[in-house]
Amino acid sequence: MVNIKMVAKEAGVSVATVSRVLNHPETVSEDTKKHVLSIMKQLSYTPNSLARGLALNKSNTIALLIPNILNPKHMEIAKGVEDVAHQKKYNILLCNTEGKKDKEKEYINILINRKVDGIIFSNCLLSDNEIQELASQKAPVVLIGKKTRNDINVVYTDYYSGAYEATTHLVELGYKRIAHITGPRWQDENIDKEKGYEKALQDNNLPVHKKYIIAGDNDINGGYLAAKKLMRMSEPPEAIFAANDLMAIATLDAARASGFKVPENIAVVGFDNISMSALVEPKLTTVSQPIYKMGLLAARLLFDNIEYESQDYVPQSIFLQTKLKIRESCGYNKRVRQIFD
Amino acid sequence: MVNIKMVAKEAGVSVATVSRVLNHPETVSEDTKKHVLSIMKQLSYTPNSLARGLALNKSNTIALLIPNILNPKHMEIAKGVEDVAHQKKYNILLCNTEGKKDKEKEYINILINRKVDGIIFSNCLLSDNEIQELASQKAPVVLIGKKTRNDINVVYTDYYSGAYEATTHLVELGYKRIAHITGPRWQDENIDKEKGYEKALQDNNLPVHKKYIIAGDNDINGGYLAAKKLMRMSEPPEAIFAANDLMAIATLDAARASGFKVPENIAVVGFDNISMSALVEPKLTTVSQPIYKMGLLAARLLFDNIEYESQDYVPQSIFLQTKLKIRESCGYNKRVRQIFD
DNA sequence: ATAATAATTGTAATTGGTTACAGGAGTACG
DNA sequence: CGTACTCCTGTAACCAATTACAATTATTAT
Repeated sequence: MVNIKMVAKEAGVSVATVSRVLNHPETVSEDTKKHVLSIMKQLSYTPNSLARGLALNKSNTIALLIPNILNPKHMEIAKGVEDVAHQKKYNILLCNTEGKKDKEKEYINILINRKVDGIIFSNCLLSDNEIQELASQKAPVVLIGKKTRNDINVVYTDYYSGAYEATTHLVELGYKRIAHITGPRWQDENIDKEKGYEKALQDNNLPVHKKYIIAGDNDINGGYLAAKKLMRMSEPPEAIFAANDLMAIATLDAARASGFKVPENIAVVGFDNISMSALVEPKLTTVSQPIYKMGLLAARLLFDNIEYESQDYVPQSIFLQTKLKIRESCGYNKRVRQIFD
Repeated sequence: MVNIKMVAKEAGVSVATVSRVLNHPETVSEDTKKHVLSIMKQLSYTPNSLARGLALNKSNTIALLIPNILNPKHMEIAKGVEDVAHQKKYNILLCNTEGKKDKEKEYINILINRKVDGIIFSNCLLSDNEIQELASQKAPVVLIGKKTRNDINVVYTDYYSGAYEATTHLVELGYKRIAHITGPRWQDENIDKEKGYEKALQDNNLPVHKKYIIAGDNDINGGYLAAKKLMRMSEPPEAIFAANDLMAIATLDAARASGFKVPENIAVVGFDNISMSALVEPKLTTVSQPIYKMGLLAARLLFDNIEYESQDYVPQSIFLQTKLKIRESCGYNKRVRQIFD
């Protein structure tokens, strides 16, 4: 492999000059620059990133930690992150934490040793203090979907009001017994969704029954099981609000398996608006959040932080709104007709 | 940040000894080892990966190049790769090539400079010669889903016979006008699928109509458009074989939009068996390939190659079989009843 | 007791870059 | 002509590890 020394020798200059041609071209005379550049091309030289990283204590790498590779939501985030990282000439280390705190911590240690220039967490598991320490001592950090003290960069959606809106929608359609299939409790967003759900019920003078709140774990299987359980009840709910689309889609399937027609016998709302939710039958009514954009914004925040390398960098919180995407799974059209006819 | 020198000084030994404690502990006396280890813990020292990488010309990183982050199939592959990489203490650089050859090439150059220890390509775009050069000069390579000369590691599914089987299934169910929505031509697997489809028709004395072969680009949108086009024909097909599940699911939706009932008016078969295909209505009959396992096997192959660092390493081809997963979208039960009643 | 051998440890070169500092050449100006 | 300045370039230290080789110490055999 050709290195900087060879280029220097071949071009008859010092390695410092070669390095300068690449890093501070304005300090090199036009002639030398052209000459060195041509030698580089001739030898097809490209600098060793590890050496450069060592010298600069910087790796041109950012890490993306996500709890579940297989969830399309996280992949849309990843796409957003990749799009800006690639443009900024950074690479992405993909870390699948499986929602396990020890795996997350293990990854963090590795990442610090690798001198990653920044870390994006989708649904971080660390405590606020741990994150704060990481961000202030080791590397810029951006959190997606976790609330924290406001000295950390965060991209957050208004999960609470999204859930509130979804539940209210069900209430307005006339449903009384509304169940909620939750995501894992260690993700703040799920707590918010649950609160929004309960508040919407209360504001409409509907009782909150604990038996109608069931953990679904955010994956297909968990959602299916939870939905089945709900539908086997002696008094099954008339509507289900699932904390994500994956579970909502699984609920659609569970409904078929249980002999329930959606939305005739049971209404379903999801959360996220993944692309699949517009394809299923019936098309899923869901709370849409700008997932791709969240990844994009998180990455932009991170690079702002990286490039601003200063003590008095001020962390930002970006708070995005959700939007209820009404499709077919709540029987909007039929219900409205009934109500107004 | 504490480095090896500090540990050495604190422990009263040389840096060489400290390094040996980590890398060749058997060459260090028991006492020294314990002492150094305790100092390390006390200072919470962890070696700088960049420096180590520079010295060893190795980064403990592998790269995964995929054409589309958003396709669940590729994410299942990624999961397989991650599972073994993490266990082997390697990290993964995620590279989204978007199916563009220049982006792929750009990434490869970056990866070489970063001294990645190996590269896994899912649906590689490079020519055989380019791959061969890369693999022999730069880094171990494993290809997923591309056929090539057998001096490269490959994990391949029998796309040809998978497509053959799917098409035959449709023929046996009595469908005559069978269409095929293809994936992009630059992916070898899609050529194979098309061939398998055509062969199955020929073997059953059915004509191959070019008008029934439409490009769908492997994504939801392309699949939807292709399916729509098919169903608007004056003589629409009775069955559609889509080159992947994403397009097959989009076809289900297009059918509803066009007033076709699946499978009553039109049958649909997919390819891949992504998890969503068991959830849609009707449940998708599809050619199942062991996607997760392919990622796993590809990673294992890669690490074999990395660890075997020798001239006479013999590349392997792993050839996996598909399995037709019969569900509901072809009307298997109804048809069979008709035929045998 | 002494030589030979084995087990430990240290010195210093090496990996491939970046950059502070020094020095030389060229130009402007008094 | 000498000084001051800018502009360009080179020398060498540095980043944080690994390891060949040398040096030292301990152990064993004679």
